[in-house]
Amino acid sequence: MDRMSVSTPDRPVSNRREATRRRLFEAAVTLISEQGYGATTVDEIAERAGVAKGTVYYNFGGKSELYTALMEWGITRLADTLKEAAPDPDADPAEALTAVLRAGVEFIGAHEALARLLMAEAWRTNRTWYTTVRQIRTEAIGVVTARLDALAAIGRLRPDLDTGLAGSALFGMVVTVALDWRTLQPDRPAEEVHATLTRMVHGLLGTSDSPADP
Amino acid sequence: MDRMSVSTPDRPVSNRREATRRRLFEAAVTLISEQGYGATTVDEIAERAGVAKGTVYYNFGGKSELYTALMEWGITRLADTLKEAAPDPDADPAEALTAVLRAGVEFIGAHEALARLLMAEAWRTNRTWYTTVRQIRTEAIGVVTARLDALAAIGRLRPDLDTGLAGSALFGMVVTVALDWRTLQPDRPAEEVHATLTRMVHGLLGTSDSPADP
Amino acid sequence: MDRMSVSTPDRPVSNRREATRRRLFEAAVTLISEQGYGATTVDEIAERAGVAKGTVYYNFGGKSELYTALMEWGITRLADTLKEAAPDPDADPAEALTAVLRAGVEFIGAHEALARLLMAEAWRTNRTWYTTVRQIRTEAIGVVTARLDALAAIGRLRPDLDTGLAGSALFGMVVTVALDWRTLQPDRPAEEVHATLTRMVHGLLGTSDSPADP
Amino acid sequence: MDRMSVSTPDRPVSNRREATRRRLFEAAVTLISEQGYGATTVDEIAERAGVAKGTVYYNFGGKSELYTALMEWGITRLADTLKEAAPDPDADPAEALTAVLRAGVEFIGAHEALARLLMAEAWRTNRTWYTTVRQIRTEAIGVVTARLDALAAIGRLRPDLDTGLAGSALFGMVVTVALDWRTLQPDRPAEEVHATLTRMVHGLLGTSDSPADP
DNA sequence: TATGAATGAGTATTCATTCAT
DNA sequence: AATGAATGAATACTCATTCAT
Repeated sequence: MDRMSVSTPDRPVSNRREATRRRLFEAAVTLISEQGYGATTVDEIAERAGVAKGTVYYNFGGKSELYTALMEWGITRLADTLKEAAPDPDADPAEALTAVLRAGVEFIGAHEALARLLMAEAWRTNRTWYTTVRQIRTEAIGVVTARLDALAAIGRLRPDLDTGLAGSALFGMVVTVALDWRTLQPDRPAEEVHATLTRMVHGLLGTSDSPADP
Repeated sequence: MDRMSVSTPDRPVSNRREATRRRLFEAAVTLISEQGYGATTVDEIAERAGVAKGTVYYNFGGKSELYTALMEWGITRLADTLKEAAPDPDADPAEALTAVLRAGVEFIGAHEALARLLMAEAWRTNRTWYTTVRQIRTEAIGVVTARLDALAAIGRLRPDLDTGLAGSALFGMVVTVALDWRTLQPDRPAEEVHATLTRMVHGLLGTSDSPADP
Repeated sequence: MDRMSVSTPDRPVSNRREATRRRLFEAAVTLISEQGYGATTVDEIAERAGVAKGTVYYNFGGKSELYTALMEWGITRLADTLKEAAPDPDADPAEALTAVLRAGVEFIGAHEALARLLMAEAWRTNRTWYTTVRQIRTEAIGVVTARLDALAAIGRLRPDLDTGLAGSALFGMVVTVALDWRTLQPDRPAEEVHATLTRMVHGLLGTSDSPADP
Repeated sequence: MDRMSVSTPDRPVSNRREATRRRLFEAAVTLISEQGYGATTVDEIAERAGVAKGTVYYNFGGKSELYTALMEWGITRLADTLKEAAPDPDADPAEALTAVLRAGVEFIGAHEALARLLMAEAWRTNRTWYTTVRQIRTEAIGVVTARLDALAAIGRLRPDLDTGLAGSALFGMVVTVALDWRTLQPDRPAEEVHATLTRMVHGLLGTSDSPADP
C-alpha cells in the first residue's frame, strides 16, 4: 500500500525527485534529438523515463518548460567543458585554440544527443527559445573568437582575417565534422577527428612556419 | 483498363497543376524554415499559397509527402547550382574549389529559407525523410570532396589530410558562416563573406606559396 | 482529336451514355456490397468503371442518386425474376411456392452483390432510402405470403400459422442460406441449396398428420 | 522497465474506466444500428455517452477499434444467452431447440440495436471487422446446428436434411422474423412470434409421417 | 510525490461536389 | 459527353494539460 517502500527508505525525498528529473532529462534529450521537439510527445518522454505522464507536469510544469530546463542543463555542461579546455591564460594561444577544438569534439562525443538538438534549433528564428539557443552559440563561438584574437595580437594570424566570421566558421567546422563522425563512423577514435581539425586550423596560422604538428 | 488511350496521349502533368505545386513549395519552405515542420499547419501553407486546403492533399497526398517533395525539389536546385559552379574540368583545382564555395554562399543567400530548413533537418536520425536529407548532404559534400581530391592529386594539399572529413568540415564552415551572415549581418555584401572563407581555405593549400589571393 | 472515333461511329450517342451508366452500376454494386455505401468513395467507383470522377456526376447527379438508381435497377430485375417463377395461376400451390424459393436462390446466385447490398440496408431505419428498401422487401415477401395463403385456402397449411410472419420467415431463410452458400461454399451446386430449402418447407405442409406442439 | 511494480500490483482495469467503456458501447450501438457506421460520427457517440471526444480515443484508440470492441462485447452477451437457453444436456432435444429459438427471439427483443447492427454487417466481406462478425455468426449458428444434430441422432429429423444448411436457415428465419416484428409490430407479444417459429420448426420433426417430396 | 483517466482545442485528412476545359 | 483539378465543409485523430485519487 505504501509505495515509498519501493525506494530506499532512509534517503531524503528530494533525492528521489532529483533522480526523477534526471531520468526525464535523459529521456527527453534522446527522443527530441532524434525526432524533434514537435514530433516528440510527453507520453513518449514519460514512458521512456519510466514514469507516469502526470509526473512530467508535477516536476516541470509543462513540455516547453522541460525543454527549456533541458537546454539550460546543457549550457552548464557545455560551459564547464569549454572553461576547462584552456584554463591557463599564459599558455601558447595556438595550443589554447587547439585545446578548445579538442574540447568541442569531446563534448559532442559525450553529449551527442544534446549537440544534435541544439544544432537543429540553431537555424530557426521564430521559436520560443530562440534567444536561449542564440546565447549558447554566441558563448561558444566567443571562446573560439577570443583565441583567434589572441593569435592575431601576437601576429600569428593572417592580418586580413575577420576573426568574428572565422570563429563562426571554426564552430561550424567542428560541429559538422563531429556530428558526421558520430553518425557515419562512430567507431573511429576521436583523436583522428581532432587531428584533421587541427591540421586544417594550422593552415591558418602564421603561414611561414605553420605545418606545425609533428 | 487504359483510359489514357481515350484522352490526349502522353499529356505531361498539366501546367495548372505544376504551377499549383510550385506555389505550395514556395509557401511551405518559408513557413517551415521559420517555424519548423511540426509548428507549421497545412492551413497556413494553403492560405499562403492562395489555394484551398484540399489542394495540398490532391497534389501531394499529405503534409509529410509535401515536405519530402519539397526537399527533393530543393536538392535539384542545390545540385544544379554547385555543378554549374566549376564546369570546366581543366580549370585550376584551387580556383574550382573557390568557385564551389562561392556558389554555396550565393545559394544560401538566394535560397535562405531552404538552407535553414535543410540544416535543421540535417541532424535528426529518426525522421521519415532522413534518407532524403542524407542524400542531399552526401551530394553536396561530394562536390567539395572531389575538388579536394583533385588538389591532393597535384600535391597542392597537405598529404596527411583526410579529404572526406575535410570536405565535411568545409561544408559545415560554409553553411554556418553563410547562415550567421544572413541572420546577424544581412546587409553585409556576400563578397566579404566569401573572401573570409577563401582566406581560410587557402591556408590549407600547398603551404609554401599559399597566401595566395592578392 | 475527335474522341468519338474511339466508340463505334454509327451508333447513336445515347448508347454510349447507356454503356457508361451500366459500367458505373456494375462498379458501384460490387464495391458497395463489399464495403458498404459509406465506405465506398466516388473515386473508387469511377476508377473501377474506368471513367473520370466527373462522369458520375454528369450521368447521375451525385453519389446517393447513383445508389438510388442502382437499387431501382435491382428491383426491376428481382421483380421480373419472381414474376417469371410462377406464371401459371392454375398450378399446384405447393409447387408454386417451391418455384418461388428456387427463383430466390437463383436470383441471389446471379446477382449476389446486389443481394448483399439490399440485405445490409434492410435493417437500418434511419436511412434516406429506407422506404425504397422496405418496398422491395414487402414485394418479395408478398409473393411468398400469397403462395402460403393459397395453400391455406385449400387446407394444405397448418391452420394456426400466421402467413404474414411465415412469409417473412421463409424470406429470411432463403436469403440467409443462399448468401452463406455464396460466401462459404460457392462451388456447391445451387440445386443442393434449393433441395434443403424444399425439404424444410415441405415439413410445414399437410397439417393433419404432422406432430403439432401440444 | 516494469513500472507496474511501483503501482498496486495486479490492479484490474479501473472501475471508472470500465464504466466509461460501457457507456460508450451503449451510445455507439444505438447510433450505429440506426444510421450505420459511416454515418455515425465520433462526436455523436461521445456526446450521447456524456464524455469528451478524446475519451473515445483514450479508451479504444479509434472509431473502428471501438466498433470492433463493441461487436466482441456483443458476442459475449449473445453467446451467454444462447448457452443458458438449454443448459440441461439430458433434456428432450426438440425442447432444447425450441428453447434456443426462444432465447434468440428474446435476445433480439432485448438487444434490438445490437442485433440490427450485427445483421447489417453480416453480408459484407471486405470490412476490417469481417472476421469478428463471421465468428459471431458461426458461434450462434453452431448452437442451432448442434441441436439439429442431436435430433438427427435419435431419428427425430428427416435423414436427408443437411444440418449445416438447416442451421443457417433457422438462424436466418429467427433473425428476420424477430427484426420484422420489432420494426413493424413492436407491440405484439414475443410469445406469438415464438409460437409461429415453433410451429414452423415442428413441421420439420417426426420424419416418418411427414409428406416428403418425391 | 506520483499517477493515469479524462479533456477539448487544435490539426490532419477525407471526399462529395463544382466547373472550366 | 466527359474530364480532372480544385474546393471546403465535415470529420477523425492528436496531444498538451488538468485534476481527483
